[in-house]
Amino acid sequence: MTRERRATITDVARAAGVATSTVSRAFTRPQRVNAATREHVLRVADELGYVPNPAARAMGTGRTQTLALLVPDLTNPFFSGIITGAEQAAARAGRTLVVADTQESPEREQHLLTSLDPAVDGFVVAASRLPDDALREAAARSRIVLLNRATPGLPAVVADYESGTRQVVEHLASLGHRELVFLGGPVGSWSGARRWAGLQRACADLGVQAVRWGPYSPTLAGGPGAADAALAAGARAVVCHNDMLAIGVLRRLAERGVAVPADISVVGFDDIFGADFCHPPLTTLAERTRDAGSAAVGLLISAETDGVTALPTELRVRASSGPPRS
Amino acid sequence: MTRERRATITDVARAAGVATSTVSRAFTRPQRVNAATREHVLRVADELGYVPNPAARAMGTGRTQTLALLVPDLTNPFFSGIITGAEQAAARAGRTLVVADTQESPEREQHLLTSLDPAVDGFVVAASRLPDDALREAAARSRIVLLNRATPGLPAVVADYESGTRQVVEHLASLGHRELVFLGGPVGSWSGARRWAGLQRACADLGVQAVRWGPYSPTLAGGPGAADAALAAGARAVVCHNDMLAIGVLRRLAERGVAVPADISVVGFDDIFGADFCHPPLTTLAERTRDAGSAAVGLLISAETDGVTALPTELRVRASSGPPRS
DNA sequence: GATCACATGGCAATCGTTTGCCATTCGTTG
DNA sequence: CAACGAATGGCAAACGATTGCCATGTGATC
Repeated sequence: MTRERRATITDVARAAGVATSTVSRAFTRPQRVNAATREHVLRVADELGYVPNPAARAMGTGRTQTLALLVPDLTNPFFSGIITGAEQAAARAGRTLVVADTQESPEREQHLLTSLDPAVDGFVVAASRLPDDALREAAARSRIVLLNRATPGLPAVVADYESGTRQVVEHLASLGHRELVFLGGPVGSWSGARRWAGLQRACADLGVQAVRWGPYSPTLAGGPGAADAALAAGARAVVCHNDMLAIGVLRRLAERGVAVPADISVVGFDDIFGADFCHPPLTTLAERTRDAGSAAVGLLISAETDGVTALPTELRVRASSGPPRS
Repeated sequence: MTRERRATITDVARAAGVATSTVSRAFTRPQRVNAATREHVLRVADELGYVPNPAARAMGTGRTQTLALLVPDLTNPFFSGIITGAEQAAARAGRTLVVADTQESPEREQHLLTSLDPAVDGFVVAASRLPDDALREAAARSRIVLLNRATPGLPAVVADYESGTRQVVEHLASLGHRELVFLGGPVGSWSGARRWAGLQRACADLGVQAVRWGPYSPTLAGGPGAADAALAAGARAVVCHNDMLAIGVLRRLAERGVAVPADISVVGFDDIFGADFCHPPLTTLAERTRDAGSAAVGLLISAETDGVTALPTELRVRASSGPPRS
């Protein structure tokens, strides 16, 4: 299959009887050319099926009109919302979105940050596993916006865990719970630390005992271990690092014949796809992942260089939480 | 924040005391330079933090080392697996993956196909909504691999629905069902047509009555309408266009107090995330979405120009299907 | 009618890399 | 020892767009 050569700006210029500079300006600087000329050029370009070559454009201007999104785990539905939001915001702004999976590996994250650097105008790094100084160093080279992670000096979009965890604790307390177990995720997780810190503060204020266990893998597979531990200790309310873990816990509890929420209440974080139709439907703190993704891209495009944007969270109360059976 | 200028090939050449051509060859044509020279150049490049500029590279060679993946709906978890598989395969081959959402719109799909064209080496188009001739026309310009859609003359990766639908019908028949209702998705859906065609053939062979209803939206939101219709007609076994719809149906049935599978069996397609923990867990025909994504990228890279790759499917029997209550 | 400002279009340099072609060096071979 | 070919490195011309600067033409102003 022989592919037709793509029309270049030179072809258009020749066909339209103008200089390439005029063609270029007809596209990128509408005011700079006569309206009639411009229209003529655009028509000719259209006839020839001319599409500006972004690589060539990037060479001169240094901007690629491309943004990168780095996520630790593409298979985690939590990040689907982020991808969607980011892609929408990018498309709306006429940018192209590159998506890469760091596979929870700091090395891979570091590598992508440097190898992709000349190819993109900036990065949204979601749930970065990199130490602060590595991030700052990368930010000296490229524009970076963090998502669900904050580092002084870098712009970031995060969920409002302070308010969110309070909602969680208030909810459990209102049901009559006086103690809760936090089933924690990976030790290095920034959002995990925020969640736990927020829970502790809220618990202190509301007279609830809180203990943290773990770490557990923040996946369905982490569920059994976490559930068994909670059961062994006689917990009546558990708050899980995220919904993946919570759903894994739910499954294990069902397997072991434990009634939810009568015997034990389960609460998650994120409100991922499926949280409303697992069994029982999961009470969880919803993050606005789409908004987070698009907000991060927005900051990137507006060239924000600092400041933390906190997005509201909302507790979605479903059937997995209830008063403890006395 | 002032960003440091990136090192270029010229900087490396100067620092290493060689010509830029030698630096270039040290990277891209290892045999072409003396081993010692090469090592020296690479070391200097590393010290300077040199990363080749892909835009500049693309200018000369015409290849961007970038692949695009077009999906109709990023929020559908079915495509998450495809994205993951595609991204992995691309990363493994040293390619960058651009992801774009066509939002089920043929126009947007068409637009992306042309506007992204000079930016990428090829496209994986998943579940294309475009007519055959539009696809062929696009394929005259760019390299294209179809996914879950086939068009004569274009390479494609599809699920083996022939075998898959047979498994579905055999399963239902073995439970004692003699009739089934197919709750169809969008009229233009290629995979929907395949599924229905396969079901019909299998039903004919196995003495099962099959009728098709719809179209319904292939989303959770399509569930209520589809479920109500099935109920009204007294269906005892429904096969849904995909899992999203099936889960929507399941929810609606639960709402209306219908017992699954005693009163009605529900089967889906895809085995998306959540299909195993919805209530009851969904019997569904699993597609290997990761494999599909990576196979498609593989075909793109190997410059395949034709032929259909059929990926095996596997029926996952769960609790949503059972013998009809007599 | 001369002057001037402004609108418009063209020329050519530039961005960073690849690559065809040529020059040099060096080891072989007859 | 002359001749030759292989290995290696450099020169310079692309690639396709953008953009600073200049030339020309036009209408307004005094």
